[in-house]
Amino acid sequence: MAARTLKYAILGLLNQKNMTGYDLMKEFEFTLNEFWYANHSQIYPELKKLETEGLITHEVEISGQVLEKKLYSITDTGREDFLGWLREDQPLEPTPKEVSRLKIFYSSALKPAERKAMFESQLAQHEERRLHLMENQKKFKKVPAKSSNEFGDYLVLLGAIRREEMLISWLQECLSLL
Amino acid sequence: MAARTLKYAILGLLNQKNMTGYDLMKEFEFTLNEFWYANHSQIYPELKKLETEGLITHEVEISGQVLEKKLYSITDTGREDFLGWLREDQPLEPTPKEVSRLKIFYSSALKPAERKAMFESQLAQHEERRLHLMENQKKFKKVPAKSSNEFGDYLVLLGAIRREEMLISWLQECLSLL
DNA sequence: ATTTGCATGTAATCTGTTACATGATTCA
DNA sequence: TGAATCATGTAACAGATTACATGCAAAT
Repeated sequence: MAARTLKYAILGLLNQKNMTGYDLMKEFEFTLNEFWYANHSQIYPELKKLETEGLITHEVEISGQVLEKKLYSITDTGREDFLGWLREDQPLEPTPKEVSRLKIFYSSALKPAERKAMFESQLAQHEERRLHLMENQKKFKKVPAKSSNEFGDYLVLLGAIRREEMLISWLQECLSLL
Repeated sequence: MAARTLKYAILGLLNQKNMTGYDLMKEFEFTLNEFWYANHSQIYPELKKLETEGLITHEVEISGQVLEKKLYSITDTGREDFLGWLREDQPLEPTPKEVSRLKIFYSSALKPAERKAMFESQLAQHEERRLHLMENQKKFKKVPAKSSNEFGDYLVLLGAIRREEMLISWLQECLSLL
């Protein structure tokens, strides 16, 4: 079967610019965080694998006096593979697992006051997260050019904000039914 | 650390009523599907584990002439454990991984026509899914009683519909920016 | 000098999916 | 009598997290 999404997440970033494993880790941490992420312990082995598969290569750079860092770049084969994946029609994914919705599902096992507190706690968390995302959005002075990489950033950030807005209004709706 | 969410998903269902592994599998397939799921290959071993931990027990029932099925029920210890988990304040989870959003993030690597097709394909999938969920909602003649298990069903189904509505309007927003 | 961040790796464990494997019951 | 569904399990593999492990560079 083989889904290997991490493979394509990495190839996609290296298709935008050359990076080290550490840079990739930072991209996952800050930019892609709204829809994908990986720890360095997953990234480094994957980079080795992609290199043996001939999809990426690296050259060593010296930072300071001795510190070696590996700057990775995508190969033509890698780019073709990536674009093939990107063009593939994406079948609807199974709904992502969410512990918070699971707890709501079971919330009738709680006393009314506890239950209300659960919804209010989730609500507060999403309000805060929404504000945080709105802050990030300010970095975009205006909508980036359609063909730029930043446009992708902009769209998914917008999507993350819409998601928080939806969660907030759903949780409010739940509270009003209690 | 130990998250063991499957453990609590199963305990929560057994807290509602006694069930076999097969019944649990069906619940995951139809009811919990909007936010949690598990295959039978994961459920059966987990049931054994929960029994050795003293959180559930089972008795054998005969179906037809010979077919043995194991009807599981939650123990007092299991119920306490479950309620403890349910009461715990749930920290905001990392955003769930979504391949579709990853593809949108990278969509500037495609030609404008291909890109537009990607958004339209995703849009059609979510429109269809939204209709499907609305069909399910019709099973509820009215809002179930707040204290019933069905009320949890109702809230998460509502949440699933809100999620599809959000995705549809976000994708339309993206298309309008292209 | 000390702390924070840069930089790279492996090992152990846990979680989840796909495949393998078997057999009974029910309904058309 | 054949197909669909009920019913239960294991094995192999893939994907992801946490912990272990090391050392340099830059800024205060």
